[in-house]
Amino acid sequence: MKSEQKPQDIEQTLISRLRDKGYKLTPQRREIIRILARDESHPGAMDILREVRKILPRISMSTVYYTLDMLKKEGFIKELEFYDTENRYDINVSDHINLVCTTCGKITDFMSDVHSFSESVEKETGFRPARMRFEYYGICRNCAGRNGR
Amino acid sequence: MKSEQKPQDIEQTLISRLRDKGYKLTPQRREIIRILARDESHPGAMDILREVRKILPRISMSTVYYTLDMLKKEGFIKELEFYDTENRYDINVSDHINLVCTTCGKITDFMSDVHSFSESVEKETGFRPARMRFEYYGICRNCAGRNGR
DNA sequence: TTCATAATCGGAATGATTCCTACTTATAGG
DNA sequence: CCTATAAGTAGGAATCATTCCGATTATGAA
Repeated sequence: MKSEQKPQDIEQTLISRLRDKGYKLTPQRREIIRILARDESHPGAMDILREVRKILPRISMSTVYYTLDMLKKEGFIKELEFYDTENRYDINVSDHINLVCTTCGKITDFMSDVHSFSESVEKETGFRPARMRFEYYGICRNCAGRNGR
Repeated sequence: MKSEQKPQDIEQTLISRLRDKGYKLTPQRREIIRILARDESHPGAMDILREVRKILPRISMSTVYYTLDMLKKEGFIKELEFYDTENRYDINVSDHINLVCTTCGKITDFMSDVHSFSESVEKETGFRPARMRFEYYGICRNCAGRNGR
């Protein structure tokens, strides 16, 4: 369920990959990356802003969006949109299913071989899948436990 | 791939179900439903407004949203959100995969037994899936053909 | 240390959606 | 057929996440 790598490793890999690509490593970026690597709840832009401001109180929302955009374009994070809440960002870019709890809002990853459909889709329809987005909305174990069953 | 029923049947079923539930059948509603039943491209609210205005030029955006909301709450349509475009509405409420063409923007339905993951998710994580959203983003047959391969 | 330019900041603009209020109309019952 | 009334509609204002813009700042290469 969890990422294979430790947060620190993810963070370091990302930073050196950005350096290689010629991006400037500002304190703002380092902090945003640190949070993305550690926060497993798939934070939104505002969550990230709040969190970064604990360290860098003057960071602006523009910078958060600018950085998220850059990371997205480089394929380091995934952006997810939902029905009734802001976009969320996921550092796990491998194909997986997101389990979205409709009670507490937490999103967890479910790794699995999710490629089984891909082939039959292409064979039957001619549509060529490039990327996917699979989600289940429901009640997580935690929330189910709390309300009896 | 296509719905099992004819557009006219879907339309009539929906209308009589609304009547049974005590909803008023205004011309605006009839027209919105007519479009949803016939338009297989999963139109957005603005598409629907434009289309309805050909018949009812004075219909407002509020009415479109109000009606879509009502249909959504009653479970007659599904609302879909995407990365870079407005919400889209789907009269196919059964579980299926949406194939989103990133070239032309068309969305088609892929019916299939998409419940295979549901059980293992619950077994392995304790998360109880209620509804799902599976999407592939890629190139549809039409667009692939146009560009050589 | 200097410099070019990418990154940051703050605020304004955007655009889909929601909300609000007054007006209109579909339906049920007389 | 008429009327009452609650539901529906229109139009515009408000909201809010996101994008855009111009001015300022600071990273990293020379």
